[in-house]
Amino acid sequence: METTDDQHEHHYDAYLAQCPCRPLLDVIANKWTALIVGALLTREHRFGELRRQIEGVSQKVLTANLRALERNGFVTRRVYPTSPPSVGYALTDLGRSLAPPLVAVREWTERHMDDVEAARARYDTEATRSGPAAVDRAAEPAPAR
Amino acid sequence: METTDDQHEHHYDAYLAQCPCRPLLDVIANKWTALIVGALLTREHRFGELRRQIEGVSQKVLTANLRALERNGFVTRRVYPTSPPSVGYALTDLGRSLAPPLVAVREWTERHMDDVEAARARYDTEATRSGPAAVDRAAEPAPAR
DNA sequence: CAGTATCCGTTAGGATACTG
DNA sequence: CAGTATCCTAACGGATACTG
Repeated sequence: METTDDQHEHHYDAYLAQCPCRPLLDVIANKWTALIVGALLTREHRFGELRRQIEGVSQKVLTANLRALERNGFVTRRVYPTSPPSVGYALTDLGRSLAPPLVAVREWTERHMDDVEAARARYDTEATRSGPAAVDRAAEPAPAR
Repeated sequence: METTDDQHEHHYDAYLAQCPCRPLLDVIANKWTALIVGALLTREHRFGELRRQIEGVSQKVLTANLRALERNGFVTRRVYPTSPPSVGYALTDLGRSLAPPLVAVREWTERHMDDVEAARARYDTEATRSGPAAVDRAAEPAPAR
């Protein structure tokens, strides 16, 4: 063992390419994960409830993400022998410990949307450029709500 | 202006399919965004510095994400007329306000990697299943670091 | 150094149809 | 209701080559 102490030393570093926490970060720093965990924070939800609350999510995507969250230990899946069958998803203790940062990220997004739109308007107005900024899905067309 | 007060009322809701903050959440709740913002939190970085610090990121991906962060007002891009030219990226005030939640997400990932791996081992061991859990990239093979 | 451009494989994710 | 199974396309993202 090392002679140098490392009390609060993490064993993992997301900045290292081969660190196993890099793929995990990809699962956690994810739009659907943030929305699902945020929804489950209040109480257990049935599949259909989640599907309705998280508007626009397809059952395929919701299922896939719930499975991933379950496998990683953030969510439990309980099948109730009713008829028709219902399935309840709830956060584990691990999932609950993950929720605050994710909720903070989502709330930040909701709270600073105006600032961001102002910044985009500035960026898109300033000449200097010619080509688009890529990565961004949906540059302008988003009127409805 | 409204007669009903709405002091802490958000105008945006990420759970609504058509809310413009949904795409923004996708930009922010993102692996690369978390790593870039986390790196820039300490100080301004040159492009090459970021590229080296965030191991494994390609210049294409790094450039695309930096452009998006710049357009959304999180990052400034300053070109220094040196030879060869160097470019400095730094957080704006807006970006700095976004950093704490993102750093929290990354640190959570680093700190709970062991818990997650234990959960995965449990999940993958328990029978009941047959097919894989999808979504997850890289199920087991990740020895190096 | 800090990009841009191009080719190209892999994956996310929508739509649809079917099952216990 | 809560899935699973396909099909299909749009993007993400790696690799490589070229430029001011």
